[in-house]
Amino acid sequence: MKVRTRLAPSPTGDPHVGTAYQALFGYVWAKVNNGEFVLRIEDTDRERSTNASEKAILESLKWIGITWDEGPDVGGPYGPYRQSDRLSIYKEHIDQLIAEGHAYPCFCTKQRLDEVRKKLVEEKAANRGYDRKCRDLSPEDATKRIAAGESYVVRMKIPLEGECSFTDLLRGEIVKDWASIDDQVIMKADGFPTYHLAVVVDDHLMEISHIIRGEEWINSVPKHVLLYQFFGWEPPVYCHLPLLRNPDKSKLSKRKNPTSVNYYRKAGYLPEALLNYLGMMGWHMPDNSEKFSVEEMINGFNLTDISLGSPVFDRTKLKWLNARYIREDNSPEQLAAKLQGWALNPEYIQKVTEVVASRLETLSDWGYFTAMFFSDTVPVTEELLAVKNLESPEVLELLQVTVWKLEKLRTWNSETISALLSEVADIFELKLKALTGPLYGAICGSKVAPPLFTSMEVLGSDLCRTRIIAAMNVLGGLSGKKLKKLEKKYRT
RNA sequence: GGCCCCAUCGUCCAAUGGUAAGGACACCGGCCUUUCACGCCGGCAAUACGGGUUCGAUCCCCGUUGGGGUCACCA
Repeated sequence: MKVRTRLAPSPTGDPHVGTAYQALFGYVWAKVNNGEFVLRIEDTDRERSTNASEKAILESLKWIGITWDEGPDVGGPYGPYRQSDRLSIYKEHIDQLIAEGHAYPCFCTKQRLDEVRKKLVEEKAANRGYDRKCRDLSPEDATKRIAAGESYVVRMKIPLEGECSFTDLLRGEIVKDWASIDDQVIMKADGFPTYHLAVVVDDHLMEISHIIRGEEWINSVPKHVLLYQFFGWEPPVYCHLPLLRNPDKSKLSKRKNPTSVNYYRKAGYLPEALLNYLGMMGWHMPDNSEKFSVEEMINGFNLTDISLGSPVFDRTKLKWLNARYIREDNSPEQLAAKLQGWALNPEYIQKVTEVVASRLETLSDWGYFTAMFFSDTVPVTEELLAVKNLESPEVLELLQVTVWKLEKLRTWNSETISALLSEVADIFELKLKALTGPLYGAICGSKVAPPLFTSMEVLGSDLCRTRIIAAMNVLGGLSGKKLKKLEKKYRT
C-alpha cells in the first residue's frame, strides 16, 4: 500500500506549534515509506477562516523546514486542496447519504438546541446531545419545508444502540457506545460541510493511508468510521499523537505558553532546533541521541514507537537545544548570515531606525535605544506596570482584554493599534494613558522608550502579545475564575 | 457530570518478568577561566496507590487515585 499522510490545518489563527508537531510526524512517516505528504486546508468554517491565516501557516511550515508533495500552492493529482474549493464534491456525497437514508435534514433552530442542551445539563443527563427531533420527519415533509425556504442542516443517523469499535495504531482497540454519540451535523445551514464529513470524504478521495493527528480527535472517530461504512469505503489507519502540554499539563495554550511558530521565529530560534525539539516529544532516536536532523529521524523512525504520555513543551530545554545548534553547527560567518536573515537586514534596521532616529545624539546611541527590537523578553518590573489609582488586578484585566483584542487585529500597524488601544481604554472608562503606561513597561521594559504604537508595529504581533502576557505574570497573572468572568464580559 | 485516553526523577526520553532503575534539561557543588558562557567532574531526584498473576513484578491483569481530552451549524 502506498503511504500517504496529510496535514489538515484550519486557517483560523496563528500557525500553532502543535500543527508543526503533527506535520513533522506525518511528513517523516511518509518519507520513511517513500510515500507522499499532503497539505490540505480545512476552511469549512466561514466565520473564522482567513486567507491571512492560511498564508501564515504555509509560510511557517516552510520556515521550519516541512515541505509537501501536494497542496493548495503546489497542486497535485488529488486537488483541489482547499476544502472551500471542493463544495460540489461534498454536496454530492451529502445528497447520497440523504437518498440512502443515512442522513436527514434538521430544521431545529439554534435557540431550540440551546434550550434542549441547557435542560439536559440541568437534569444532569448522561447523554447531552441532540434529541433527534427531526430524525423521523417524513422525506416529503422535509422536501416541502426546504422548498419553502426554511433553513436547515443535515445530520447523520447514528445507530441508537450497540457499540462502535476501531483501532488506533498506538492504543489498540477503542470501543464506544453509539448511545453516547448524537446525530452529528454534516452540513451546516450555509451549505458548507462540517469537518466530520469533509475530512472523511477528502481523506478517502485523496487516498490517505494514515491519519496522523492530535489525540483530541479520538472521540470523533466512531462518527468517521460510520461515514466510511455508509459510503462503503475502507477507513485509513488511525494514529493519534499525544497532545503537547503546558507546564501545568493542560493542553498547550497561548495563554500559558507561546504557541505561535512565528513567535519562536521572531524570538530567534533556529527552525532546525525547533523541529528537532518537536521530534523528541513522544519519540526518541534508536540510539537515544537528542540532537538529530529530520533526515536522521527518517532513518530511525517508526510510527509505532511513539509513546503516549503527553509531553510538556519545555521552553528551557528547547533553548538548550537551540544553543547547541548555534554553537555546534555554525561558524561565526554562518551565524552572521543567519542574524541577517533574522533581523539584521536593511529593511528591519531601517524600520527600527525610523522609530528611534529623533532620539539619537550620536550614532552610537542606536544600540541602546533599539535593544528592545532585537530581544525576546524585556526586563519588566511591577513598578514599570503601575498605573496611578489602579490596583494591579485591574491592570491585569486591562492587559488581558488588550491581548484578546490584539489577537484579532487583522491589520497590524500603528493606526489600527492606536485605535484598538483607545477602544480598550473606553471599555474600561479610562484615559488612554492608563493603558499605554503599563504597555510601555510590558513592551519596552523601560521608562525610556520610543513611541508605543509604532514600536508595536515594528516589533510585530507575536512578540508584543508574548511580552504583555509575560508582564501579566510579573503582576501575578489572572486566576482561571477571574479569567472566565472577564472573558464573558469583554471577549468578543 | 457521562464517555474516551494516559501514568518512570520537577521536565523530556530510556530499561528488564530478576537492575545499584540509565541519559538529557533544570537545580546544587567543584574544576577550567580576567568575567560570563561553553566544556569537564560530581551531587540531588522517579517506577502514584491498593489488590492480584508469578519463585520474583516498574514491566502482565483488576480496582482506586491523579492528569488530560471530548460532549458546537469550531476544527
